[in-house]
Amino acid sequence: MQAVTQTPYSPPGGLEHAVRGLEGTSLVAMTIRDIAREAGVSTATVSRALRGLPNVDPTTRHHVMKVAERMDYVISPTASRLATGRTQAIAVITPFISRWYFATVLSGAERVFHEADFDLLLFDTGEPSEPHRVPPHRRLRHKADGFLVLSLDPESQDVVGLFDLDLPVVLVGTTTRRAVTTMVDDVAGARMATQHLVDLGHRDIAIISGRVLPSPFTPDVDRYDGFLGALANAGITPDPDFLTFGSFTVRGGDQAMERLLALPRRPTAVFAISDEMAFGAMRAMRRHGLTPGRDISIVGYDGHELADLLDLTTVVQPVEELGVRGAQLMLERLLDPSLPVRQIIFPIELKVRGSTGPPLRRA
Amino acid sequence: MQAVTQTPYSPPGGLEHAVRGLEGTSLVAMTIRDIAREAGVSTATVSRALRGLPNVDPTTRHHVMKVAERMDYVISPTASRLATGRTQAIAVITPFISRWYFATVLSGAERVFHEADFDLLLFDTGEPSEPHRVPPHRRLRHKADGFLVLSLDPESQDVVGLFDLDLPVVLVGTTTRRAVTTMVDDVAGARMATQHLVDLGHRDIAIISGRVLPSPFTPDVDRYDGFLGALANAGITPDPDFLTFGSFTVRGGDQAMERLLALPRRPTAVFAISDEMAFGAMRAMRRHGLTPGRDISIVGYDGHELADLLDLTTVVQPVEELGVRGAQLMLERLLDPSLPVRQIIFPIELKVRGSTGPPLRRA
DNA sequence: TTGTACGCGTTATCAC
DNA sequence: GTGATAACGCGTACAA
Repeated sequence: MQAVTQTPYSPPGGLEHAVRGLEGTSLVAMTIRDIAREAGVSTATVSRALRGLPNVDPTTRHHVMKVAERMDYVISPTASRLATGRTQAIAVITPFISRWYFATVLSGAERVFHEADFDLLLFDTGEPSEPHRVPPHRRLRHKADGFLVLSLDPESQDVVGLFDLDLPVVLVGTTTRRAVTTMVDDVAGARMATQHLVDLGHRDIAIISGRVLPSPFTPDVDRYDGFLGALANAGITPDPDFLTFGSFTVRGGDQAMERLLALPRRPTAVFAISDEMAFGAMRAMRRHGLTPGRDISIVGYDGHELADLLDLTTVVQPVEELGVRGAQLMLERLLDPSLPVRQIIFPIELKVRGSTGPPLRRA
Repeated sequence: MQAVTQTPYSPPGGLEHAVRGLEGTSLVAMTIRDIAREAGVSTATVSRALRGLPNVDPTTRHHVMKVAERMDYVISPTASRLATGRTQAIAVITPFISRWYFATVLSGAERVFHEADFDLLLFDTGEPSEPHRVPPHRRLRHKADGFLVLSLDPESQDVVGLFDLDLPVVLVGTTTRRAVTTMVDDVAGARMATQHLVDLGHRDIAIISGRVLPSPFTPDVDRYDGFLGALANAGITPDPDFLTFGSFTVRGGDQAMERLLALPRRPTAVFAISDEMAFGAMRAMRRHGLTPGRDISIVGYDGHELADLLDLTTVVQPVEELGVRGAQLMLERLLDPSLPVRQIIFPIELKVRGSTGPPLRRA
């Protein structure tokens, strides 16, 4: 895509003016000493008054707050950090920020942290395989009071490294009982989805997973487990050709489906471990003139807000809720770091729609 | 949704153990002095060596780096901030993190900042109307070296307040020539979308906008402008009933369409100013047994990755690109704050699909 | 209830 | 090329 650069624009006293309005008034580095002097008290009193600590005369406090407000003074968080050792920030570590699931979890967590007056440091893990990448625990050292980690394997180096920092770590969307987590039972969810296909009569069932196993992402591992479990339960031997990967993206799901459709023996049903990959698969099917639920069945995972419109059968999980609750667990542990490890497990539900049906009888 | 709390789990020497592996070694607050002592040099030299400054003997530097690595030492960013006055962080200010457009822009910007070793502070504006909300420029004071602002009105108090902080501000997705921005011509885009409907023969054209005007979001303002422009151009008087709002969400678009369908005289075509609202509108139409492009035409805006699958006519903009370029502009200005105001304008394109067609002849 | 003074871990300025 | 040391702006004993 070609971008066009415009020549600078000299505003006729518009924004450029409005924007510089307060210039020269108070932008010159206000410190706590300035406020102390102006209010006729010590810096200690200013500090106490502004932070709402007890043992401050109401009159004094009121006065100090007035002065601070008038001079538009805000405590330097940096200096506070250095003095207290706390950052008032939480790092959220996630793969694929732009995927619906992660953006939605993030949104829920952000609201909670924001309300609690914590800053949110966003960290995308990027490609875990990249050679010179700096692991999150190195990059985030001394930058946050806790880590909210989405969908990463608790045993991976990245996560273990975070635990070593000795700060609260909360995992979201990870099927483990060994750490603080908010999660759904991904293995059970995948089993449910696959069982649904089996119940409809399918035996040639393919899966579109995310990353090649062993993957650093738990959904890959757990949902594949559930998939295999349901197959085994039905006495079906998994076909190696039916294991594909779609990087959790629409386009990836599309390409994975293309590969499946190119097989000499096509599957009659497909389980995509994310709704977005399922959407991609549906797109590929449509290109080939195939109708989901009639020619080939497809079931997704997430409960994407568009699954309804696209008539996709899917395993619905409370996505935003996972983020909200995860953030709350974080705040809780910030107050009392000695809280025991625990898990909040949310229920999931298979929502059956038109994208799944009995297998087409072979000609 | 009801959550189930599990009782704590005592791992049999699993993660809990692996996780505490390094305990007792070096977790006790390493400072630059410890490294200096261990390396037999001054703190000044350690600082210089580790930051790659010139005027350090290569041998000394190598030695210091070895020691630092061995002791797993990382400079305290907090102390650096206090000493330098720089934070090495950029705040990204956005409404609606979980919407596809914003998550995608964010994703692009994150990658750029991450690679440049800047932290990303995520700030969701939330409901601008909330009474006790703290404006971004107050909450983010002294916390970032610059602000990347998505889709907010440059003249709004929030944005003006940020400019007053006298740090680089880059706007993304805002049609203005008064500040540093990456943008598309939203007015032209909306005009293009509406003109397309007019060209097909529609005259009863509704719009699903985001927030009630005057909205703090520029897409609302600019795209409505373009819409009105195209109507005026065709000699069509806008019907007040045809102006609806969908909060930029799928559900909101759905509800807006419901209101339109409840009108005594229905529109024959609808322009939704975001694809997600268009999707919602399509959902409502389907519930009513209506087919997009035949019974009612609908055109969206964004170029959502699912517009293709849903056969939605839409105005395609380079979303991730806007974020990437915006972040780059930010870094550029960090190096040279005196750079002149400029705009990067990206081209847009109307992608015609099946959701638009000629109006149904009235019975 | 309030004030004094030291420490938090760096960077930067100056000598050497 | 290297070292000593004064900021940076706040929190917090401790004393008053």
